[in-house]
Amino acid sequence: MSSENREKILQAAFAVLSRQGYENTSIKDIAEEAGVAQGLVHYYFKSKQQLVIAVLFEVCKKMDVYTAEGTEGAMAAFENFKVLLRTRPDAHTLYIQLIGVGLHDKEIGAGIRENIRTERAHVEDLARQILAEREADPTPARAIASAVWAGILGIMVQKMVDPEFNADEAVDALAAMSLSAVYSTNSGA
Amino acid sequence: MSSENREKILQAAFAVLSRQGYENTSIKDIAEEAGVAQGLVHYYFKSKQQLVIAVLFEVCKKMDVYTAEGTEGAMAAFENFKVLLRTRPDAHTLYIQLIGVGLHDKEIGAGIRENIRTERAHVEDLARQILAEREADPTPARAIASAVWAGILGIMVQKMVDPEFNADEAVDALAAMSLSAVYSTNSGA
Amino acid sequence: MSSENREKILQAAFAVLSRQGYENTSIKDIAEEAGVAQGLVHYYFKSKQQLVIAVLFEVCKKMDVYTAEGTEGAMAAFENFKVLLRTRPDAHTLYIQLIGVGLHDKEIGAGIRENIRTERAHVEDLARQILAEREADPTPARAIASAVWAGILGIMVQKMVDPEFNADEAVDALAAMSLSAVYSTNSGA
Amino acid sequence: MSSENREKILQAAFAVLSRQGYENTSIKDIAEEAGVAQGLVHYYFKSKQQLVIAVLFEVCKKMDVYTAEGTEGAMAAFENFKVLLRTRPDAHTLYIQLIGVGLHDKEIGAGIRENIRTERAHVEDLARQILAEREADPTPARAIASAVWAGILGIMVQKMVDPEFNADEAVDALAAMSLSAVYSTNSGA
DNA sequence: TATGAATGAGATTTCATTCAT
DNA sequence: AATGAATGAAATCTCATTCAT
Repeated sequence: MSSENREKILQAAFAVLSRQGYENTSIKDIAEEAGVAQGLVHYYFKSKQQLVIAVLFEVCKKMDVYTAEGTEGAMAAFENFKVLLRTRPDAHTLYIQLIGVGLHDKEIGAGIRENIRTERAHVEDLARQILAEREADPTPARAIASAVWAGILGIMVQKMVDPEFNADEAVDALAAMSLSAVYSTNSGA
Repeated sequence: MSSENREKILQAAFAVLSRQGYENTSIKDIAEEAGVAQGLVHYYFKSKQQLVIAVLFEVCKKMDVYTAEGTEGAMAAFENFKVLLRTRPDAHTLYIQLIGVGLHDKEIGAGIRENIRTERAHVEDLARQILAEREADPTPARAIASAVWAGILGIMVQKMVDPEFNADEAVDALAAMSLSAVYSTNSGA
Repeated sequence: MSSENREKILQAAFAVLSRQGYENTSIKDIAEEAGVAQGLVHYYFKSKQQLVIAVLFEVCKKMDVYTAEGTEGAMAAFENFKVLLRTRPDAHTLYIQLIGVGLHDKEIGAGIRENIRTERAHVEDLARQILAEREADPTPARAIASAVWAGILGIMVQKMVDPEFNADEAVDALAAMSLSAVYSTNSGA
Repeated sequence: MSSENREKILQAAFAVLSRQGYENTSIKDIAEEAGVAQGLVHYYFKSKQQLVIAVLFEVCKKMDVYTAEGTEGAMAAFENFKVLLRTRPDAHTLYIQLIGVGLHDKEIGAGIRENIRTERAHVEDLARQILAEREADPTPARAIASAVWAGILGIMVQKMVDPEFNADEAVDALAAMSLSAVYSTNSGA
């Protein structure tokens, strides 16, 4: 009847993990936040690791950015990202932590890697569309996407690490850099 | 006589932490790697946290990039970074982890924050120098530095998470983006 | 309708217990092997202990040896035992384990004790028959049976503990010893 | 200074294990019996298993039986065994349990196997000596030893399982059987 | 009969830290 | 300075058992 509990545990895990941090969070904390017995957490998730991986997917969902396409889509995505930086610090905080954890945890690492590849592919699509708009050589799309997505990640990091960091101006600068990179590319067209 | 032991412990901590990851590393592991008694670690470092903070400084040293100035200095720094990505994965791995840990650990967080601010200031200096070379408005220097340093961080993350990531092309793209941003800015001059 | 499930659970318990060992076996394992819900195990067997006791009876059934009587019956029983050692290692494995468990579990202990007494009584009957064939004093029958049954148990143990143990030659030696004991006894007749 | 504690833990483990049984004994129980902190048990023994293996060696020491040689030595050993059955039920109880546990625990199994092989070899030596005394064919020594040692094990089991079991008469019968087996063998000489 | 979610107690293990020497 | 024994708390995980359906 109530596999709502599974959901409750996931929500609680997300909340506690982003609030307290990965290595300060115990299964007990999560169970208490969820209002269930500790054993139930292991009933639904074989191990702490499995639970965290499940939470990772939740986090990723909460961070999706893309709606439109082409230049317009890119601009919208940058704007969207600025909003997310304000509205979802919990997700970003947890995400950055899991990147760190994933460096020495195979399964979490795989999850993170897949997520990063997917996101970068999104950006690459946009870049390709924009280059196509300009009838420019599509070859640099991948490299540009790598750099742009890097910028996104790095802004996220700086913002989370340092509340005084001016994320909006950084995003705007990144957006400008991205576009001027694309434009200068089309000199080849 | 032997406060070489202090150094041995620091080296060992760096090695073990970057090899095994923050939450899989115990004081015992570090003491064993250093070849000293467990108690000695606490003699030199009041707590595990203090030790990690000390290690953080080591890490930062190992990642410094800047030598020259102006456009030339910027290009050199990018090249330098490409080399570091290959030669110091241990430092980068640990650094990324400590970013994550620092999000919920005041002292480590402060260390990371200071480091990021310092590095960003370096970049901002370079940006300012380049804008000056071009006799352009120096105002955007800060924003550009934020975005460029973000790119550096993000490339580091992607490379550590994903060995197949083509870091060289990403750095080159970032370099190109940075410069074209500066150039397009100076159209206003 | 389906108290076949009771049977399925018993079979599964036997299989899992002999395969994994008493202290590595959980009710959940047994339920899964049986293909039923965990709760059903407790519907048929009040507790884990009760289930194990029920399994004990199964095991004993699978180890019965006796068919004929007198000297002939004894020889047949020894041959039979040699075959069982090859064909039913699962039952023997579990039986030996339950002996160990029974030393600190009243109910299982009682089951084992009864089984051992019964088996020894069988042997004693045979011994008595053989002594009667020889018109010898029946008094030593009990002591001989104790020693012979001990030999049976000990060969079982050695074979299960050590696959390289030559059980056949041990059984033959035991058989020879048993008979020569009986024969030398009848020198008094 | 005080690695007497290691000894205390071993003693306590032996006591608790033989009193309560393998699967009713927790590390906590052992630590309490030893009067030390729970953590100290793991300081000296990496795991419960390692501790039990160490205890196994203690047990084996407490069960050694052999002193003299030849027929005389064999008779002495049987007498010795009768005494041990009365004086060391704790060791025997634990030994039988560990046989059971060893069937599904590689390391304990190896310990038990080695012990059984060693003991059987002792018996075989005695058998060989006795056959030599009689100038009889030494070939059957191994088979006889297997059967005799089986008898020893089986008597131990029966005595531990059933306090009413008349162990003395069983040992005497086993002794008689052993010797008559040897004697009948020498008819071939 | 049968299910499987839920519980709560307890087991093993890890570990930062302390302390006597 | 240095050792390593010792502690005690806490973490993860397991599991027999119960219960609503």
